[in-house]
Amino acid sequence: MAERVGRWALSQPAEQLAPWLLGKLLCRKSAEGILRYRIMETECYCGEEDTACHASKGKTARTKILYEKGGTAYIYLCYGIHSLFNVVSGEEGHPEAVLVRGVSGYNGPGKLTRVMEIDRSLNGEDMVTSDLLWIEDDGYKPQYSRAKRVGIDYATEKYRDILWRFIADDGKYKPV
DNA sequence: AAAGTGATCATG
DNA sequence: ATGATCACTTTG
Repeated sequence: MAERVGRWALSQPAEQLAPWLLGKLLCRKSAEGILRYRIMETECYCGEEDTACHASKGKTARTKILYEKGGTAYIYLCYGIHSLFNVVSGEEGHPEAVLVRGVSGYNGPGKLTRVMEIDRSLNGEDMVTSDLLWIEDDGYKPQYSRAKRVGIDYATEKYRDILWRFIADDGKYKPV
């Protein structure tokens, strides 16, 4: 039986939470009913010192959500088209987040938000208490491999090459 | 290989 | 007010 994931788990450091989230169920209440998809790929973004993290340039109107407590949803529009979904993690005041990059059946951070009807209206949602968006744990723990993060060429070398992407081995995506 | 698309943020 | 820059997807 699946249980909702609570504050304690979602307040882990992002580097720890990203692999931990693999295999968990991302749940979304929609007009048609409750959608559940298993998380298969994640990336972590860790603080202002991580030059790939949106918070690396400090707190702004957009990035202030990253400073919220663990379990807050951070959703923003990328390339004018795609909503990207992140789980804020770590302690309140420290900007860390885990980007959900793929779920069962859908690899690609923009695709999963489209099928799950996740958009910026859910930005700032607290996934510990929300009845629209939350995470469940049914005990499934896949093996996973690590890779470099995608699409962050603007980051400094140290953070470009770090293995902060986590891919469940039974996901469809094959790392290079 | 490259366009499509619009919020965001630094600049003026 | 303007313009460069994107944590992407799809099409050819």
